[in-house]
This record gives sequence, structure tokens and C-alpha cells, in this order.
Amino acid sequence: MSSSEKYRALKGMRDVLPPDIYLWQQVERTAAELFSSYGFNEIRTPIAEATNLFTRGIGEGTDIVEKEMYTFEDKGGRSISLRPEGTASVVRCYIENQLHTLPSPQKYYYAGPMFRYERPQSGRYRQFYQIGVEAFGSASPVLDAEVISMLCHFLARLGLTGLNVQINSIGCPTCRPGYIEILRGFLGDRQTDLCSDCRRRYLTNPLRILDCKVDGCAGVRQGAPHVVDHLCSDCSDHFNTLQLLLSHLEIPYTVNHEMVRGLDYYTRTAFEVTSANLGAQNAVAAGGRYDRLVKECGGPDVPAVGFAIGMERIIELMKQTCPAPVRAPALYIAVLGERALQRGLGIADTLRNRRIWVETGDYTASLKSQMRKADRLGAGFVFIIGDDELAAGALRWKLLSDGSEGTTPFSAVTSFFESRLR
RNA sequence: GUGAGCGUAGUUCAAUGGUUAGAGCACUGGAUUGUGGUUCCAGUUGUUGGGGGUUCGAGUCCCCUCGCUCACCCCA
Repeated sequence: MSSSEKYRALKGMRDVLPPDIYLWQQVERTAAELFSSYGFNEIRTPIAEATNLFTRGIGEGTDIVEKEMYTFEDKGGRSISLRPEGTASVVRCYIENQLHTLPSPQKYYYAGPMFRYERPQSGRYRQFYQIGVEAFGSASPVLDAEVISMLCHFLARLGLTGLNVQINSIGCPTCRPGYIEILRGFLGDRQTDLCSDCRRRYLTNPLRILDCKVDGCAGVRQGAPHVVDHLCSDCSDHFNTLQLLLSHLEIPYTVNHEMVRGLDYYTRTAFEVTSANLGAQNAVAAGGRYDRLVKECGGPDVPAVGFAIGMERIIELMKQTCPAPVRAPALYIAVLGERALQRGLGIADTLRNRRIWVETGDYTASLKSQMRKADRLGAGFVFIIGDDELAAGALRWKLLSDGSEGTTPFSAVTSFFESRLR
């Protein structure tokens, strides 16, 4: 709104406040509980890394490293970047800590902010949060299925419905080059009808033409050969077994032949969960297999699968079905005078030790204003303590929902309150 | 990086180019002593995002700028 002097959060970055914060906590708690039942352990890596970890890991030609990274020099002249995604950091962590020496597969999850310098829009922020999962050390499609299944259960446990799971296989270094040539052959004489980006992609990364959203390109690629029909036998077996497992697990999915992931490191399985209830940025979670990345980053030849969940997008969907819960104190202690305040503070302490949310009033304010404040906070009970109550050794209580009132001795406060709580 | 829409009180919104820019909600206090919600009364809040221009006169028209929103691109 007004005034250039006021500080505001940077473009594309925002505060998370109550009541939304309780949804965030719920999502994080659910992830921690569910993922650990699948044997995934949390890890925390720094939010900044050497820039070349990302350029090498994510791929020189990707938009993310080409134009979206927050990159700066530290005081020692080193090029540092804020992480634009989580996988590269986790891979670095896996290699640096020699986690391959532990029994395979090693399974980890992380949660935290990522940074990309993009133009913000609905569901897209410059600082955004992901919960990600990475499993190292098994090339088996069983692990792909486990990870996809875990993701679906996670989303279901949060009460999200109407989501769409799409999978595809984009092959491996053995079969992908062959497919790319076949694709180029198909597109060959129709190149001129492609958009300018796709004409460039024809040379650099023809796979990306498959998921270009420009109308003309969709027409040009109609009838294009599917990757899945040109996989080597290993990749083909892998993909078929994955589908079989997903069916056994009763996970509804569709094969999307046009889905290729944007990051260079993916091999074989690629998958994505989308929602029709978001804006243009409709991916809720996405991931895939990256069997060559660990080696490419200087580690042992270890295959891996993972995915990342877009926190803000999950939260948005949750808010559409049920609003964020409003929290309110169970008890407000209205106090009249300093002696009453002292008594009230003691009671508050006792009950707080029993995990009860208690607020105390301002003894210089009128009872009316304290009552009003209790009501505004949505407190369940009010305790009233004044000279009369101190003399009688019993406080007045009032249940705000129906206005009922009574007295109870100070000595019986704990048991009174706990029995009335449920 | 490209395009479009929108910027008026804490908030939601009014105000044919024409007095001192208003209203609801919210907030604070009060309606006989120590009782919330509903009601009534009173009070507080603005560089109309900022800068320039047109005009006798600009919240209103024009230009620039900043911000927000949405979309493209790309992605979670």
C-alpha cells in the first residue's frame, strides 16, 4: 500500500502466520510420522552450497541454473548459491558423509525453504518450501513404487482428494539417445512449425518438445513416437514392473507419454501429482529416478529415487476444503487487584504445567474489559478472582459458551478444571 | 525476462473532473459499583502507493515509477 519507507517482505517471499501456521505444522508432523514408518530419516542440510554443485547437479542448460538462482560471492570470493531445490544438496551430503557405507537403501527426507528468482504468481514464490524424499542404493522398481505409494498415502492422510498421479519413463543413457534420434526423425521436416523455443530444443533437448504447452507444438508432435516404446529391455522391464506394483498397491495413475521432467538428472521413472484446483502451477509434488547423479557428483555409482512436495500448494488445497483451525485459550483468568493477580498467576502456572493454555488478565483493567478480551480470544472458561474470592478462598468460574457460573475453592482448581475440560 | 488487471483508513469498499475524501467491519472507552457475545452512544485512523503533467479545479484524465495480483516462460 503506502509509503516507501516501510519495510516489507521481499517480492515473492512471505510470512506464515496463525492460523495457517497450524496447517504447516500439521503437514510437517504428518510427514515426519508417515515417512518414518517407511524407514525414512530426516536430514538437514545447509540452505546454501557452492554454486557449481547446482550447475553440475541440476544441469547447465536448465532454466533453474541459467536464470533463477540466487547467486553471490562470499567474502572469500567463493561463488555461493541459495539452494533452488533439495536433491543436489542431499546428494552432496550422501557423498560427503559416505552414507553408501551404511546398509542400502538409505532413505532420507528433508523439509525447508528453496529459492528461485522467478516472477511470482499463484502457487509460485521466490522462497518456497518443499518436503522432499530421497532413497539411495537400490535400482529396483520396488523402491520407485514404495516412494510413489508413500507420497499418495501422505496426500491422502492430509485429506486431499481429486489428485492425479502421472508416470512416465524417460529411459537411460543406453536407450534414450536412440529414442531422441527417432523423435528428431519424426519431427525432422516439421521443425519449422515449432515455436522458437522448441526449434532450439530440437538441437539441445528434443525431449522437452513433448511437454511444450504452445498450441502449435502440440499439433506438430501429434502421433510422435512414445519413449516407452523405445526403451531398452532393462528400462522397459523396470517400467512394466513399476506399473504392476502400483496396480497391486491400488494406486490410480495414468501414463503420460508427454511428461518429461525439467531437470537433467532424471533417468527412467518420472512422476508427478497434479491438482485441478490450483492455478496454472498445478503440480503438487513431482519426482523421479536419478541413477547417475551421485556418480556425476563425484560419488560412487549409486542409483536413487526421490520426489519433492510443494508445501504452499498443499496448504492451498487444504484451505480449500477446511479452513485453518483457530486456536483459543482454554482459560482466561480475570483478576481484580494485585493480590488477585498473584493468586491468578499461581493458578495459571499450575494449569500450564498440565499443558493447558491459560491467559491472565490485566489487573488494572475493568472486569468488563477483561471479560470482553476473554470473549475475543475465544476462551472456554473465565476465572474471576477479586477481593471477595480471596476472602472466601474460592474463585468464580464462568463458561463462556452458555454463560453458566459457579464457584470452586482454590484448592480444587486443578481437578475442577480437568474434569470440565472434556 | 514478456503481457494484462489493480493500488482510497488496520480491513472490505464508496465518492458525474467541483465544498473539509465517506460508510460497514475492526479497534478503544462508556451505558450506576465486579460479568463477555446482541443492542445503543462516543472516539481514533488517511501524504487517495510515489513523482511529474493537463486543468480555474485531479482520488477521478495523461506520462513515469514502485508495489500487488494473475498469466506466459518455467516449475514444487
